[in-house]
Amino acid sequence: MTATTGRRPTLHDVAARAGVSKSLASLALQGSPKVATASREAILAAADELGYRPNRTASNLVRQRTHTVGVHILDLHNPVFAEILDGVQEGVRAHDFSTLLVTGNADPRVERTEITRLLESRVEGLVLIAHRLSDDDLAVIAREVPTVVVTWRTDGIAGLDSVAGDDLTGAGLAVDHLVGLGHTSIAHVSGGDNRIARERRAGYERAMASHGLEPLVVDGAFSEAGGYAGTEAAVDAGATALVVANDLAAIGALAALRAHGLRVPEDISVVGYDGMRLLDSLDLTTVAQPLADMGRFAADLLIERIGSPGGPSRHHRVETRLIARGSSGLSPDAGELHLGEIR
Amino acid sequence: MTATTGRRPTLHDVAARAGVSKSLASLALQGSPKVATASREAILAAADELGYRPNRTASNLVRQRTHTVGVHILDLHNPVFAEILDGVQEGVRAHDFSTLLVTGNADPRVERTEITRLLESRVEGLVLIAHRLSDDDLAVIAREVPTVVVTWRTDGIAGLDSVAGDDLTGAGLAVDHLVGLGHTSIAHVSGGDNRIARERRAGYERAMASHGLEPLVVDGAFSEAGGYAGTEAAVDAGATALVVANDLAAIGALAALRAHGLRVPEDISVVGYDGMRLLDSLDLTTVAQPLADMGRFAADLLIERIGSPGGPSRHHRVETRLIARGSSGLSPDAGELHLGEIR
DNA sequence: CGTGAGGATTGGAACGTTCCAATTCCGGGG
DNA sequence: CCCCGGAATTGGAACGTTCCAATCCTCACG
Repeated sequence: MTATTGRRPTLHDVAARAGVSKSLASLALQGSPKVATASREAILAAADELGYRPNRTASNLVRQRTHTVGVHILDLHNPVFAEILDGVQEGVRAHDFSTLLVTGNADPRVERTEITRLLESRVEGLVLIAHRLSDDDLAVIAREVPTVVVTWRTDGIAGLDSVAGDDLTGAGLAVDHLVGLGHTSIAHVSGGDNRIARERRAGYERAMASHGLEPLVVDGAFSEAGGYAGTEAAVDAGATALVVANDLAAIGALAALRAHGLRVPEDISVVGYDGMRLLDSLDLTTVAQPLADMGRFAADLLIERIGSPGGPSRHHRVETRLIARGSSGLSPDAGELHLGEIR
Repeated sequence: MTATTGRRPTLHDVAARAGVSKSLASLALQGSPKVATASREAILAAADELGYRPNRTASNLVRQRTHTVGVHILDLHNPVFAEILDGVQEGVRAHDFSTLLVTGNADPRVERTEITRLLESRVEGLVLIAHRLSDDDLAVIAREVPTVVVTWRTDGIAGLDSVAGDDLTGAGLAVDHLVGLGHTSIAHVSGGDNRIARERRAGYERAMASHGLEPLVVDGAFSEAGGYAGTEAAVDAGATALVVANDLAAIGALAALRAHGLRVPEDISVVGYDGMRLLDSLDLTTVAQPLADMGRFAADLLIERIGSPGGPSRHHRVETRLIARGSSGLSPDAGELHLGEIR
């Protein structure tokens, strides 16, 4: 099979072995119909025998196209992002693009260098599944290459599209649901100090106010540990229901409650946010976003913009809805009689 | 900032603007010390003003190096792989390599094309965090580029290293643990028909035999759904303890038990496999592998092999250990008096 | 038997870098 | 005033493709 000649076989080698010019070899390997059958077969055979592997860097260089979009994922540990990615991959593949995936592990420095690398590799578009870039950096990037941000709406940057849910009303859904179950001491375990967390918090506060209830926000983070710590504080403050900033943190909340001997939902209710598939198994109520769809929308927007650059920014807003599961139940204050009859 | 000249600025443009040759511009941008300070500054300024972005494809082509390793992940939805990836990234970054990440979403066809793309992009090494390739494909790949397989030992393929835990004894640890808690009807929810699943199953069977117990294997899969379905079958068969093929499936098992009104661990014990971080929050007993370490080992092996190709295959075996948490407790058959005093 | 059409094939430029070898520049020592 | 050495700079080849324009063949037709 493989020739053991040290150097990697090149198109030139294939052509030589098949007794044709490299131009014809190139044509044949691209499947051009203008190559005589005999030549084609000789070329294909030669390529096979040599173990020829086309060099994409050379090809990209001369073609001035890569047919590749870069995808940045904030955090690979959060399955939510994987679900969004599914949609993105499906979407771009349908248009014959492939993806180059990088992650900054939520570290802005790593994130910048990784995205820079994508740009230097001449990806034709960029999907940012959450990010920690400054608006300035974002503007620079968007000017260079079609870009869409998934997860929050990004205004005021030319040529940048976004796909996001409405976190403001989404957080409200959670509050409404809990109020409907008779809860009044509803705490919010926040997601820290970032765009999404602020938005969800604001939505929580707005909804609480609209019900005439006193808001109680405790510090948390978009992680299990954050949810755990925040939940302890909320419990100390006497909350009977928690609106947790995201699903991962909600899992941490569950752990904290178990550790303190509190039953869910009899003693305290928990609502997460994001709608990751795993939550189904965990029987957690959550505010769900159509994650894979978000990825698909992002891919569509991107491909379209790659096809015809310029044009105004578009912002796709996806539907957010509450999925009620076993982690939310009637408020314990609402009368003992109901205990234990939940779902 | 950016010139609006349509075409991307190239090194030639930078040089022209700085009034030097492209050779000197190249030198300066690489930070060579032999460039006069005045020239350097002019060049850097010109690059900045033009918004110059080096073209990595061109650079890779002429250098014949990419300083990049390809990483294939079987399934982004399983956080276990993300944890392994952390280690890989850390390991290769320490040696100034970057990573190109692809996933086949557990679809062998997609997987092949994605890995092919990596090879065509001339990655200098390959880490396969689980895969579904045939041995033949694997051999072809390993001959082309240094490769290490993480997750199971792969013998008999020249120049291919591997990093894996000992699934045979690992599954035994789970059985031993449960036997120690007084269980005798211990079922195994299998992970389907693949290398790892077979190994873990064999380990379970061997351990059961060594304790003189009757094995009971039910079909499952490495997913929540697989765990759910398998668990229902195991419950029907009257098991009081489950050794589940992996953590994801164990989460599904939990869901199935909840749905059937069974308490964990009072009525039935559950042990997972992999040791993903999430399980800590879920209070699930598991057979843990040092995931991030596995990634780091893989990176080290790979980098070393890139440095000096050839040489015999090396197989790194990592330590597997049982982490006992709240999902495993005394067998209900072991006497009523203990009920409820677990942990 | 010459001509031309059209299919098959080929040479060579180009893509944007890197880096080697060669050249220029400059000041100081003889 | 010439020469030399070293620092600074430059031209140009090379990397492996693609693709345009040009050439070569073959064969049918007049």
